[in-house]
Amino acid sequence: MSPRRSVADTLETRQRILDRSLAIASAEGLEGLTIGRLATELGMSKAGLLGHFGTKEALQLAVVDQAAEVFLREVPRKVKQMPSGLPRLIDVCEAWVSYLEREVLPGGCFFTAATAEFDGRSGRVRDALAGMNALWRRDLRIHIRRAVSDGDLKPDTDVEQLIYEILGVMLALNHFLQLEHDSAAPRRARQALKRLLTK
Amino acid sequence: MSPRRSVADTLETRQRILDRSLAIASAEGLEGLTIGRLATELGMSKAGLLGHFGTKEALQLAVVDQAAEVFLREVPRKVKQMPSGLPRLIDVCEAWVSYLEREVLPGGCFFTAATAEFDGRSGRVRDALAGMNALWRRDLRIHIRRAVSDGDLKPDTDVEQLIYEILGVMLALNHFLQLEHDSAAPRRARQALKRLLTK
DNA sequence: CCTACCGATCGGTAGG
DNA sequence: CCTACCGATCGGTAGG
Repeated sequence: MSPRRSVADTLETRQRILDRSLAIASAEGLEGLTIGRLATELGMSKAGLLGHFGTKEALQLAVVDQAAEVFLREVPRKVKQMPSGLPRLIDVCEAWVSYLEREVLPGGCFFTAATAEFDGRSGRVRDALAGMNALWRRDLRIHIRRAVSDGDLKPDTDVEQLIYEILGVMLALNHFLQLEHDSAAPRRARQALKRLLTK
Repeated sequence: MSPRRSVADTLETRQRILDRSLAIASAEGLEGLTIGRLATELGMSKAGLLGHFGTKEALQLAVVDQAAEVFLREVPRKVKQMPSGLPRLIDVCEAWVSYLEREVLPGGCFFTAATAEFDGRSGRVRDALAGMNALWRRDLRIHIRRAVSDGDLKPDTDVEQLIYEILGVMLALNHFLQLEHDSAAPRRARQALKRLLTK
C-alpha cells in the first residue's frame, strides 16, 4: 500500500498553493483567485486543494499572511538592523521603493491592490488587511519618533502627517509603475522621500 | 396596443442603469458589477438590461465614462473658472479633496479602485482608465506650467514630480478614508497640498 | 423590454 | 489527496 504523505510533504504542498495564490492574487485580486483556476494551475483537484484551508475565505486569509511574510522579508528584515531612527527609516523606505521597483510580485504591491479591493466590504479579510496596514504604520511611527528624539527630524514634526505622506509616495509609486509602466516613478519616489526625510 | 417607449424613456432607463452601475462599481469593483445583480436591483431582466449595452465590457466602458462625467462635474467644473494658474490649481485640489471627503460615490474614488483592479490586465477597460488618468494629469500639468510662468511657483519646479506628489496625496486620502475611516485624513491632505503648492 | 434557455464556472460537500 | 456531484450564478442568446 502507498504510504501516507509525510507532514513535510503536506506543508510543502501548502506552501506551493500559497506561493501560486499570492502571485495570482497580487496580479488579479483576491476575488480573481478562484479555487478551480488555482487547482488547474497546480495540477490538483479542487477538493484536494480546499482540504488544506477549508474555505475560500480561509485561503484568502492565509494569502494575506503570506503576503505579509514576503513584504517583511523583502523590506524591514532586509535592511541593516541598526537601531531605530532616521538612518533606519531611510533604509526601510529605500528597501520599500526597491521592492516595488523590482516587481517582486506580479501586479505590484499585494496590499495596495487587496486594500483597494476590500476596503468597501466587511469581514475577516478586510479586517486582516486593515490590521496589517496598522502594524506597518506602527513600525514607521516608532522610527519617526526615534528620529525626532535623536534630533534627526525637526522637533515639531507631525508624526502622523509624515506617515500619511510617506504612504502617499508609495501609493503613487505603485500607481505609476502598474498603470503607466513609468520607469521614472522610482526616481520621483526617492526624490519625494528625500525631501520628507530631511530635517 | 401599448405604444413603443419613447427615445427619452430609453435614455432615462439607460441613465438609471448607469447611475446604479457606478454606485455598485465604485463600492465593489467593476467585476463585482454583475448583470444579474444589477438587473435584480433595478427590477428588470438581464436581457432587457444588456440590450442597452450589448456586452458586459461595453457596460463597463460606459460606467468609466459616467464616472468621468461625475468627477468632471464635481471637481474641475465646480471651481470658479478663473484663468489657469496657481489659484485655479489650488481650487481644483481643494474641490478634489472635498469630493473624496464628502464620499460622493460609495466606496470613494471610482478611478482609484478601478485602476487598482484593472492595472494588471489588458483590454479596452484598462486602456480607457489609463486614458482618463492621462487626461487628468494633462489638466494638472497645464495649471502647474502656468503657475510657474506666472511666477507663483518656483522657476525650477519639476512639473512631473509635482503631479506625482499631488496624486500621492490623493491616493493616500482615499486610502485613509476608505480603509481607516480616518476623519483626520482630509486635514492631512490639505496640509500636504499647502506645502506642495507654496512657492 | 420580456421569458426561457445555453454552457461554463463558482464555492463547496460526500464518500472514499 | 481523488472522483463525482450539488445548487447557485455567471455572461450571453433565441425568439418574440
